This record gives sequence, structure tokens and C-alpha cells, in this order.
Amino acid sequence: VTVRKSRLEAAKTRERILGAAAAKFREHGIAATGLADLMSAAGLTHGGFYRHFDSKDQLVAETCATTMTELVHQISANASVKRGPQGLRAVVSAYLSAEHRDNAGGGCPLAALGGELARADEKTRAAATEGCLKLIEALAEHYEGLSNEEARKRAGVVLSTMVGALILSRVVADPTLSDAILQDAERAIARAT
Amino acid sequence: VTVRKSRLEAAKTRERILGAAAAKFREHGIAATGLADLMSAAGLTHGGFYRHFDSKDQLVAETCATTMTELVHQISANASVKRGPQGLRAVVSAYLSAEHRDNAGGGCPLAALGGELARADEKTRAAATEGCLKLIEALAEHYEGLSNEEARKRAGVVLSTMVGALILSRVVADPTLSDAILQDAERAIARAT
DNA sequence: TGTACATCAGTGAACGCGCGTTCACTGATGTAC
DNA sequence: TGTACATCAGTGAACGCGCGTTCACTGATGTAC
Repeated sequence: VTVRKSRLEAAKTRERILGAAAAKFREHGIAATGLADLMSAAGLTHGGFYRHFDSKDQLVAETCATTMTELVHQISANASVKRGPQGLRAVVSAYLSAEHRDNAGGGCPLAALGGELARADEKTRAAATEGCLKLIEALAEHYEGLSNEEARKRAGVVLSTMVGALILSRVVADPTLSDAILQDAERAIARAT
Repeated sequence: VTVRKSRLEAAKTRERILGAAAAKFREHGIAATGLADLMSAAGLTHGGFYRHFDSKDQLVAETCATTMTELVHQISANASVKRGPQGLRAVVSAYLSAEHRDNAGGGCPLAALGGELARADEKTRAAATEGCLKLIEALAEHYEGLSNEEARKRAGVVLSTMVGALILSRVVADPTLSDAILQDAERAIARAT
């Protein structure tokens, strides 16, 4: 019982696979996510995967690119609504929220997959690198009255603190400590802004 | 050609397996490291593993505990040599060095395995949690003239920034950006100390 | 101290299983005339 | 516009492979007398 889908539907299928990968990779890790899991999450059987992607590595690279771009867009969008310190605080507050911590599948790929991305292939790391650069630029837009260079430096440190705090808050099993890590990081960034 | 080893030698073998695991897990990730790899790195065949550990999960938990303890000791040892802001700067400088970035196998387990530890079993996360608490305390010892609570808050933020910066510096494929992330984080922490 | 026996560290083959990937096949979609 | 044919999205079985784990076996170590 097989039916060839139209090109439009096939393109949607590809997007569904990418979406499932984006969620599963960030939830369970790249190595721990099998293609069969992924495809059934997308409502397909595993054999069809290779009509859309050359390999798991290619899917990883594309997923890294799209999730990083999504994150950049979230931050850029916020930057056009609230400018300056208030805008930065809003971004940081959302990033360091309990909701983000508890929703790794829809959150920051750097925090969810940092270690695995560091060991990933060239294309994946290139996508991650470009995403990092854009993230830093998007954060830097909130610093007014500073040179571009200085703004980017501060933005980089803010990104480091955010990623580190989110990871630690997920590693730690004690909910009180986990909350404290997020709040203390958020306040420290707000104070320095 | 098999030879039963004395209990002393068996204990050394156990340590060798733990040491190999500590290095391989941090280099390649937990999921990506097979027991056969591990055992041959320890100079044994894979079948002997279960004379020393109940399961891979148990090995992971023990490895997490020992590597976290090692990290805490490094920082505590430093704290007893150089106290105060200078001591903290020395710790941060070593942590955020290019050497540490390029030697994941001998470095911080939180940075190398953060994402995987967050998804690990209860015992592993308990070891990681205790390690985090002790790390924060060890860092907090360097803050003079502050309440314990305030010192621990600042130490937690410093830890978040260090872990985040090290991870980002490893993810990023551009060496210039990677170096900048480390240096900017180090300087920001030094400035706030 | 010497002897007989139980223990158990380590070997290497084997277990079932899920992995990424390939393939023959189906039949609606898309194309050429 | 209608017909004939090629394309190709998706299925489901199969591939070799490495995984974590188990097991029968070996023989030096450790123990009991």
C-alpha cells in the first residue's frame, strides 16, 4: 500500500523529518537518536529517509543550521521590539527560564548538544560556528554607546554565561540548585548591563 | 593463555579501566565509546569488564564521580596556594586556556559531557550534582569580605561562564573566534573579581 | 610448612539487538507527444 | 485534451556491523587443614 506523493507533499515530508530531528536530537542527543525513531516520529518508515538526505551526518548538519538560525531569529526579533538593556534582559530572561531548561527539544542547540557538536563533522561545525557568530552579533545589537568590538566581546561573554548556566541547570539533579544557577546567572548579566 | 591476577593487580586493573573510561568518555562522548574500545585501551579484552563493573551505566557513574572529584581537587589545591582574587584568576586562566580546550580527555567533565550528563541516570547525575556543589564552594573560597551566600552566587556564575565559554570554544571551528571566546570570558571574570 | 581445594581475574566466542544503509518494488505524479 | 511512459516518494525486507552483556573455560592466587 504505497503512494507516491506530489513534489509539494514531498517537500513537506522533508520538513517534517527535519523538525523531528531538531526535537529528538536536542532531547536525547544525536548519537542516541536512531533514524528509525526519527522517521516514525515523522510518520514514515525508515527506508524513505534516503529519498531526502544523503546520510545521517547530512541531516545533522542541516538540523544544526536550522536550529541555530531559529535561535538567532528569536533573538533578532526581540531586538527589534525592545532595544538596549531592556531588550537584552528580556532575551536573557527567556533563555535562562525554567521553561527553556525543561524544554531542551525546542531550545538552544548549543546547550543541548554542545559536546556532540564539538565532535561533529566539518559541515555541522561550520553551521554551528556561523550560528554562534550571528548569535553574538544579535546580542551585541543591544549594547549602545560601545564600539562594535567591545559590544561583541560583552555579547560573547553573555552567550558563554547563558549556555553554561543552562547546561549546568540541566545537569544538576537538585531543583533548588538548578533554579539558583539560572537566577544567579540572569541577575549577574542584568547587573553588568 | 590466561592468568589469574592477584587482588592487588586486579585493583590496579580496575583503576586502569576507570582511567581509560575517564579519557575516552570525555574525548568522544559516552554513547560513542564502546566497552571494547575502553577495555583494549586498558590493555584487556572486553569480556573481563564485568569482573569489575556491573554495567556500563555503573562505570559512567563512577567515572563521573572521579573526574568531578579530580576537578574539585585541582581547584581546591590552587585555593590553598593562592588565596583571594589572584587565586581565582589563576584557576580561571587555567580552565579557559587553549590547553584545556584542546585536551578534552583530561579536562572538565561538565564541559565535555554536559549534554550527556543531563540525560544520564540517577547515580551519575547525583555524582555530577555533588561535584557542582563542591566546585562552587571551592571557587567561592576565593571571595573575601562577602557573605557565604553572595560568594557562592558569584562562584556559580563564574562556573557557568567558564563551562559555557569552554564548550563554545570547542564547538566553534574558527580558531580566532575560539581563542577570543576564551580570552573575553577570562577577562570579564577577572574584571568582575 | 606443605598439600588439596576453592576462588576468581581475565580470555575469547557467542547472544540478541538496533544501528546506518541499500534495495526491489509499488503506483500515483509528472511529462512528452 | 487525451494517452503512453518515465519518474520517484515511500514501503518493508535485508545487509553487515558493533553494541552491551553472558558464558564456559583456564590456571594462578588465596585459603583451609
